[in-house]
Amino acid sequence: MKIQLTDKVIKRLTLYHYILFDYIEKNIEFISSPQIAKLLNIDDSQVRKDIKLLNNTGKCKVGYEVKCLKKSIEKMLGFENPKNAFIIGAGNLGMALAKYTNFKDYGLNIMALFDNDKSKVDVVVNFKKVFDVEKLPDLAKKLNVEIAILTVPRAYAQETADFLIKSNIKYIWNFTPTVLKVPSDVIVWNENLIGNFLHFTLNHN
Amino acid sequence: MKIQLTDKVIKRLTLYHYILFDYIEKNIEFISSPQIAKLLNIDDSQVRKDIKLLNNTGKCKVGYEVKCLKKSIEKMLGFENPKNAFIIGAGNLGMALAKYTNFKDYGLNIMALFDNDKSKVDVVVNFKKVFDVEKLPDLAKKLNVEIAILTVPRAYAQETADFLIKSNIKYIWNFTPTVLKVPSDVIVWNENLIGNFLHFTLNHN
DNA sequence: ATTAAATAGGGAAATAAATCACAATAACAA
DNA sequence: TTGTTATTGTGATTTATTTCCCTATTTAAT
Repeated sequence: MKIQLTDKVIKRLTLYHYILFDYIEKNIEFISSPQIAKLLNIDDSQVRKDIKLLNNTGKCKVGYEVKCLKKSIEKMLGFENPKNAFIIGAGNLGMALAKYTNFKDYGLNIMALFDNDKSKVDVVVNFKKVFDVEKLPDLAKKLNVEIAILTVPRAYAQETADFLIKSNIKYIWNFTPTVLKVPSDVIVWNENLIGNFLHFTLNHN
Repeated sequence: MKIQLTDKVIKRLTLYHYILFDYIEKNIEFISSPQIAKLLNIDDSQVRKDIKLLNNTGKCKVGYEVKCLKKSIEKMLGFENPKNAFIIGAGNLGMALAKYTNFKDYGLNIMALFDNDKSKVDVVVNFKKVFDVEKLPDLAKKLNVEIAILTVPRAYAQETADFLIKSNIKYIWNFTPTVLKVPSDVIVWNENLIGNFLHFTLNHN
């Protein structure tokens, strides 16, 4: 049975990962839950409970082994078996995401970009090529890609999604400001930069 | 007294906003909570409770007035009194965010970009100029900017944050994969694209 | 050895969030 | 006019999440 990680837990785990990365750079071997908690302004028992989910065990009076803890987060979050993905829409955001080299370290492998603008086709960005969108169904099958990152203009979002679904895409990471209509076997995650931004301005003043 | 909107409520409200935008485009005057709920795969009473927070009232058997509801979401989320912000780091992501014209509609006004790379200084992107980062303290004061969007490379994140804080920046929207150390009167929101992505691949298969 | 300090681990209590259930209401059709 | 139906608004319930508190363990200092 697989443990269901909630989005809050996942977010905290990635933040712990940032911290552990830092500790490794500084050659620090152990880290305690109060240390992590203080950096993130959260409760230390929260940290311990999250770590418990990883089946990682700590040492009293010492804390957790940094390298080991980092590894178990990576394991739990699936950084070790990366997933292939396409970016649909080679505009500003699509291009910026393609250049985001870090994705690979976090288990996301961008294989290619797609656009219907012929002037963008064949452009290469960060070793990833932009293809004509009509090549997508074929390449999705060939490269075994089920994840699409949708960065087309709002007006084309739904029709592009329909096309992706026909091409057997099962996961859509939706950066467009639209609520997509999809069949029940397709998963959409609405990325919502503005929503996140609002949280932080609205709740503090 | 101000109602504290949690991040979940805010996220849902922005999604409702997307839907309402769509309904207005289609010239539909009313929308019901079950309609919204169905599009988002959530409970309809949830939708009604969220709308309740806006002090917006609906009509039995008909639903909510689309235009009015959209307006009250905009009011509640502060789209009407935009906040000024700087982007620090005119790299891929910083540039992409600067080109994101939509921000303005959602209450976020990008005033300028900053970089320490002289070759980027004076570049203009989407009517926003890139300045040398040493001009920041002065411009922040002059333009009354308290919000910084941090898109510098990971290695410079903390020192840049320190500099921002000295320049009286109070809100840092942190796109770097780092946990920043800041004094208690400075608010950090860690944007975490990968975390969001993970949520959607980990929990569905 | 003995003691003091710090920490993990785990159960209980408190909070927050989502869901359910239903009365009240207004539109509409017969 | 009257019954039917879809919908709102809301209190009650359930579920999830976080915080609090206590105990046992380990290390380091005396």
